[in-house]
Amino acid sequence: MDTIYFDIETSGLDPFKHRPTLFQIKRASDKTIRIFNPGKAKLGNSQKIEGIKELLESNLVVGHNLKFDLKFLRHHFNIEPTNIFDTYIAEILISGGQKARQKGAATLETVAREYTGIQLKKDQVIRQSFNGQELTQEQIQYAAMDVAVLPEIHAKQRQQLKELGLEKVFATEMSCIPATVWLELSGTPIDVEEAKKLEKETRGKLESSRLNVLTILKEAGYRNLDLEGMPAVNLDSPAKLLKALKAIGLDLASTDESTLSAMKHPAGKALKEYRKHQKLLNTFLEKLPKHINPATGRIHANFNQYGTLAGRFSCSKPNLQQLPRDKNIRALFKGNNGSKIITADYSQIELRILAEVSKEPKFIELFNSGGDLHKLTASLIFNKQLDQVSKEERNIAKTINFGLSYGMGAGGLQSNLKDNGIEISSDDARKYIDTFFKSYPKVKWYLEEAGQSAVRDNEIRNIAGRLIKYRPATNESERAAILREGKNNPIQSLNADILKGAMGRLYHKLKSFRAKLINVVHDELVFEVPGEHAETVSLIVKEEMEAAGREYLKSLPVIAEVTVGDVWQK
DNA sequence: AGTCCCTGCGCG
DNA sequence: AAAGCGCGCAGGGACT
Repeated sequence: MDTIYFDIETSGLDPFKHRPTLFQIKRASDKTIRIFNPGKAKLGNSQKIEGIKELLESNLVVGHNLKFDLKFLRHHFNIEPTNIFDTYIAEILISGGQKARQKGAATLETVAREYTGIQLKKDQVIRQSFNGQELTQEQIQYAAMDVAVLPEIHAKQRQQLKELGLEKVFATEMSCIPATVWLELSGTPIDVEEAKKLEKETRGKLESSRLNVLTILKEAGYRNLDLEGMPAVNLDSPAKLLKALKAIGLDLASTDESTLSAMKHPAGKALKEYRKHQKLLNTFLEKLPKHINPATGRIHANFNQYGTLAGRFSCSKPNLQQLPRDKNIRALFKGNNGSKIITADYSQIELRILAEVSKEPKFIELFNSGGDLHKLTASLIFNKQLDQVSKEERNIAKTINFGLSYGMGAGGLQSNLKDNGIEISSDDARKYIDTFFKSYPKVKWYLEEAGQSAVRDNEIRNIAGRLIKYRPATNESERAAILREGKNNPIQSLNADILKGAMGRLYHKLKSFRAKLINVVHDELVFEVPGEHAETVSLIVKEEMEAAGREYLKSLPVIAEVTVGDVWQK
C-alpha cells in the first residue's frame, strides 16, 4: 500500500456546475509530483481516469479538506476513496476543537506555514485562472506546492495524533467523510409549490399580527402616528420597540421572549405572535427556495463535519439543523417520485450518555428497564409514588433532567420553566435541584469533577478519547463558563462520536439500496429511499445506529427510533 | 456597499 | 449584572 498526496483544482465550488481542472498527485514512493488535466479530451484519457480511480481507491489518500475533492471525484468520475487522511480535520482535532472556532486557523495556507514554514500563494487570481485552459509554468508550480507540503504535514500530524491518543477518534472522523460527501451530493428534496403556498399564508398572518400590535399600541395611547394614523414604530428594532413600550407606560429591560411572556399587557402576546411569523417567513420560507440548486432541484447545504468545539456538525447555506419543528415546515421535505423519507433519531441519547459516564445506578437501572426517567425524577423530587406524579411535576423534572447536563442553576431552571408556562419560586427551584442531586449522587459527583477538571486542566476528554481544549480563563465569568462547558462537553461530544460512527457504517451498508442521506441533526439522520427498499433500509439504519452507540455505552441500551413516511417527520 | 456587533430566535 | 451548553441566520444600527 502506497500513500498518495492529493489535491485538485476546479473551475468553481459547486460540483454540479463546475468541473475539476487539475489533479495534483504525489506518491510517497515517487519523488515527482504529477499534474494531470482530467477534463482534456485526449486519446487515452478515460484509461488514465481508470488508473487514477484504481490508485485512489486502493491506497491511503492524504489531502486537505478532502470532502471538497471527494465530492468532485465522486460526481464526475465515480471515484470514491475511503482510506483517507484529512489534514484539515486532523488539525482541528489536534487543537482540541479550538480551530473549529477560529476562522482561517485550519486552512492549508496556515497549516503549511506552521508545519513546514512554507508560505503558499493563495492568490484568488491564480486560483480562478484554473479554468481548463493551458496552464502557465507558474500556475503549475503553485498547484504542485499544495501537495508538496502534504508529506511533512501528514508525518507530523500522525505523530501528534499518536502522542495525544487521538487515533481512534480520528478514525471515526475519517470514516465519516465519505458519508458527508454522500450527504452533500444527495441534497435535500423540497416541495417548492407547498413552500410558496405556506409563504403566502404566513405573509397574511404576519400582516394581521402586525396590525394587531399597532392597534394595541394606539389604543394604549401611543401618539407618534404615521400618515395612516397608525403608530410609527419599527417592530423589528428592539431599541425602537422598547421606547414605544415605554411611551405607553411599560418599562422593560428587554424585548426578548421571556420578558414578553411575563407581561400582563396584551402587547406582549401580540408581539410574540408577530415575531413568530416574522421568523418563519424571513429565515425559512423566503430563504429556502433560494438555495435550490438548478442542476438537481434540491438543496445542497454545507455540512461542516467538525463545526464545533465538541466535534458536532454545523450546517450553513442554509442551516438545515435549525428548521422549525413545525409540522407544516417539516412536511415540505418530501421524497421525490414516491420515494420514502426515513427519520431516525437516538432516544434520549445525552441522558443515556450521562448514565454511562456517571455510573449512576438509578439512571442505569431505569434505562435498562425501559422506564420513564422524567417520571422517576419527578417522584424523587416531589417524594411521591410514580403513579401519583402529575403532568406538571413531570415537566419540571424533564426540564431539570435536560438542564442539569448543561450546568443549569436555580435561576435558569426558574426562567426556563416560566417560558413553558410554569411559575415556581427561586426557593423551590433551589430545592428541586438539591433534591435532584441528592437522589442521583453519582451524577452530582461526575458533573462536579468534569467541570472542575476542565477549569484545572483547560481541557477535557470524552470516553471515546476526543479532546476538547479551552482557552484559559482570564476572569471569573470565563472560569464559570469553562466549568459549565466541562460538564456538558464530554456528553455532547460523545453524541457526536456515536453519530459519526453510525454515518460511517451506513455509508457502506446502504450502498446497494439507492438510499440518499439528506440531513443530519446532532442525534438524527434523515434518508430518502425508493419505496421498495424503505422497510429494509429502516431496519439497517436502526441496527447500525444502535451498534454505533454500543461501541461506547456498555451498561445500558442505546435506542434509535425510526419512522418511515412520505415526509420528514418523527 | 461592505463589515462588525447587538438583539433575538430557530434547532439539538 | 447575570450567568445552562453548542451552533447559524436575520434585521437593525453604527461605522468605514
